[in-house]
Amino acid sequence: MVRRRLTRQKRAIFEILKKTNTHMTADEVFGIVKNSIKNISLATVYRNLELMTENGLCDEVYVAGRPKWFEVKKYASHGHLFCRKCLKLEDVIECSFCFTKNRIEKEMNFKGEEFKFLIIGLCKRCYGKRVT
Amino acid sequence: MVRRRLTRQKRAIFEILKKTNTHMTADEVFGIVKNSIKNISLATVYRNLELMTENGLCDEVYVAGRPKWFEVKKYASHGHLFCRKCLKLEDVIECSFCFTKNRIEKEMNFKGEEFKFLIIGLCKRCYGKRVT
DNA sequence: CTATGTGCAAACTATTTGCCGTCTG
DNA sequence: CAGACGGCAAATAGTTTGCACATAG
Repeated sequence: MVRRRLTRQKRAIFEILKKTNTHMTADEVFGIVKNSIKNISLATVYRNLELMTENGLCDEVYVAGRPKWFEVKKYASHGHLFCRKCLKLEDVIECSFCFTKNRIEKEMNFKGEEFKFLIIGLCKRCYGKRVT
Repeated sequence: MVRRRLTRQKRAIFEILKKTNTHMTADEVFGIVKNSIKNISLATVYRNLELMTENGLCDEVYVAGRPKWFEVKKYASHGHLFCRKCLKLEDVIECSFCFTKNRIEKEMNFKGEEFKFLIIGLCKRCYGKRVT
């Protein structure tokens, strides 16, 4: 078992993610953390976001062809809406997931650790514009 | 509007996917289609799988850090279980998704087109082995 | 015939890794 | 003061694209 150390890089990255209160990509975090730690490297941001995820502090949201998002773990269960036009991600609180997830895991004899619910389409604003 | 042509590459790729009756990666399809069309290119496989998806013939399943899977569209709604140990993907038929999806779309004023439900964890076999 | 589709090779993007010096505990 | 961590640059993997020729309709 590796004994982890709390570096200022780690602290800064986590604080940024917590303050934003939404999902951010590694690159977005990098853009902000550079203000306080001038020569921090993107690799460090990736490494720490991954560590936090492994330790259950963060969740990852992934849409094919897009950079991964990270967010501080907050709701017991929530899903996401991804607008394929403006490329924005939106949260959806949805409690029924927990039950569905638990039932599926029991039925399928699967030890679930994370679960993801994602709807891809057009958000109100983009659909209003009648985009293809 | 582009008028599409039905080439033998397209036909072969679709047939393979339909015959398998599960999700396959582009590379897996490539491995098989090469038997019948010796000098087919992986790029062609990617191009055609994408086209089929756009035309509603296929669905895509993706998990961060893994190659994308494609499958012929079959159930009205189903989700997936991904085992992080053996890296296998399993289908879950789950009808309640439709309702949840419809309700969310109405509540959030979102024009949904595709939706994905994914549980990541350990499958029966790998959990039995008490893997970390 | 003509413009869509293909094969090839090169490009691309997000992410990961190796190396080696730095700094936490 | 050992070994976890960080910075840098190079590597990686999956996928996409540009180009010139092939071919479906």
